[in-house]
Amino acid sequence: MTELLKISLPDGSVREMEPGATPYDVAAAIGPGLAKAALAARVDGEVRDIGRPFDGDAQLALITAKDEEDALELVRHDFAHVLAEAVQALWPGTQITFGPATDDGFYYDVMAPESREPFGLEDLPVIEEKMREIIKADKPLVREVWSRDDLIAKWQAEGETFKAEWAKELPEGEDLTVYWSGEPGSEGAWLDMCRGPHLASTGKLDPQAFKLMRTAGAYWRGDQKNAQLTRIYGTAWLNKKQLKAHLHRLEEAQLRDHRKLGREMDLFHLQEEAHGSVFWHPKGYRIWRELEAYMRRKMDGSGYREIKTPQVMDARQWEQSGHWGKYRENMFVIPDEVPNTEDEGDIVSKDAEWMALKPMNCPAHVLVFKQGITSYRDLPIRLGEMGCCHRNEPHGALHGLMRVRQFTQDDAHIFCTEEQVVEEVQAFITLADSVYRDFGFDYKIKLALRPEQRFGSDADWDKAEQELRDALTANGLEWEELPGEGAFYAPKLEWHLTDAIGRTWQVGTIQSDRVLPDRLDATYIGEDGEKHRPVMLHRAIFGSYERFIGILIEHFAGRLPVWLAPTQAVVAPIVSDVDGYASNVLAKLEAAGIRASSDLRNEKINYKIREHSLAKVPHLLIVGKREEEEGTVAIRTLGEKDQKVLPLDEAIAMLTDAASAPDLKA
RNA sequence: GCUGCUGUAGCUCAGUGGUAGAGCGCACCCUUGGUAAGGGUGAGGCCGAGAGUUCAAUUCUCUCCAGCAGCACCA
Repeated sequence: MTELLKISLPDGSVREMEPGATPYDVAAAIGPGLAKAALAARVDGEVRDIGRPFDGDAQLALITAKDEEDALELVRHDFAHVLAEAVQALWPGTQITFGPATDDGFYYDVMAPESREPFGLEDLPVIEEKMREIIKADKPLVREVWSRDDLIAKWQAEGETFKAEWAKELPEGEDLTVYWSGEPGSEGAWLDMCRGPHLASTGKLDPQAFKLMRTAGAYWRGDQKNAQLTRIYGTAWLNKKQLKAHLHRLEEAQLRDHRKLGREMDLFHLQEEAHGSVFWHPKGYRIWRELEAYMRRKMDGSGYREIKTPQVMDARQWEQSGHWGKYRENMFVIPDEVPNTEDEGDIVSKDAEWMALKPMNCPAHVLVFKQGITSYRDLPIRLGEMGCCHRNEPHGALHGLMRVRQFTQDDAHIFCTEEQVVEEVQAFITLADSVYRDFGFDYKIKLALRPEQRFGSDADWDKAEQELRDALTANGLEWEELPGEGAFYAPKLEWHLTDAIGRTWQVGTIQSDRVLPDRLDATYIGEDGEKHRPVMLHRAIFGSYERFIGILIEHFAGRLPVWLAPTQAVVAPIVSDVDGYASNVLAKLEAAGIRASSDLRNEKINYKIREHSLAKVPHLLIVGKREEEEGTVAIRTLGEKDQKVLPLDEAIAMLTDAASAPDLKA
């Protein structure tokens, strides 16, 4: 009599199954609906094929489309295999290599047969059609374990040199898993070497839920010494609706692109000679100044004191802070000597002393903290700085305002005692929340835990991570934990904003750091008269002005809230006879503190309305003879069809109210 | 930094082995028009930088730079 397997389910129940049973059998035993919906299984925490028998007693969680993250990864990986199968079916002789899931889909690297050109855009529709055929054929995906040598022999026999090379590098004697698409060995069955897991059959994929997007060159194993392959990218989702939403999001994102809007709205520009650094135009810098004024009010009102620290410091200082060792590849270093101005010889001597532009403000803030002697009675000390930092970012990472090499943070460092950490973090969580609310953003909080490479003792890390959890719990918030994602000196809380089209952006952060105060020997005098180490909280809410403005532009599609709009109102006369009245209206608006201009050009009113609407001016004040006679203005608000005719005084009161910053509203 | 693509007027783009074109914008003229483009005329370009092939290169080749998309990395 064989012993039954004990399979524990997430609800705590235990099911007894015959040996050889699979997760599918469990699903079927629970109900036919679940059996149909189950895509794969999490067995003792590991994602596995739904049809793979249990090894013994196990914890089981069935994965369905509702477990979106797992489901998407599985589905995308399967699409990658279907892609490879389709390409080989269409062009026999194509070599396959490798094809993983990506953030929004999948890709597969293939080598076109010698008889044809590398695959290009024009091939994609044909491949898509073939993929749909394979999906509709509902071919079972069958896992088998092969010996390494058998597999190498197979790949060599089929001329799959890349696969053979790969298999050879895996440990000798090891068994490898392969997946058949179709009954093993049957006509039309296709085989790939793959760790898995996979869905039960190709028919589990939605043939309407993917789209091949583009091709790109890629070298075998990412090394340009190797053969050049074609990488075919696709996007893939659980169903057609998700795919459509994704494609729509891409289109929307293009319309909202802050680089395009920034140019059209004359906010800023970028150019080669200073790539990665922003030239702010008057209108763009107006947004910046409004944000800065807003943030200063917030910080002044929350016990912060603003400082300004040097842009360039000696390398010795960066050595001591640890940046020279851990962060130098991201820093701009500067020789500390008079450059040679002769035509002959090097500009800088070989034994030059080095300085560096600051990539972060924290060391300088510790230096300010260290001036004089600090008593525990003085803590917490919150030092803020609109700190301009330079980071030598990889060129490929640069992206408009979102990723630049010179940026300004709304930075601050809170120096406090061990006992004060949780309440300071709590206060920051509240402050950050009030800011994001003022801009209308929803957000998610993530807790990034200790990375492999780190400074400091495990005991300190335990403590630091727990403090952040305690603060979140005390504020009644939910969060997601990201193991291994913390900074090398501290765990961090991250605020991820969700914008109007569902994208997320990391902006704010707070990190509790015991390393830097130690390295730079920061101390305070405690109640006991002895020296103690303060804890240092690094924190920012906007993150950087550059990125935050980029996010705002995209979130609002350029239609910034009135208080941030560079031009809040334009006065447009219909006929030149009322230019004088228009100028009077403008003067009154300006006197009321509204950022306004007038458009006295010799153009028709339709033309002016179109132009200023496209420029996203929130209010147009249109005046003709009627308005002049009555002392009124016709207000047209951006995004609304109707206009309101108001007496000038009322109009100004209305605009003033609309233009007040959210923290200053009554 | 890696891979692919791109670089022509302020912007969006067409084009050619014999040094260039459109639309929008801009300037000027006509038009004074009531809620998203009135008409005409004109100015404007070292065709990203360097090298090579060629009688001749913006066009072909190579190198570099920058941009774009992805990857890796991040505020």
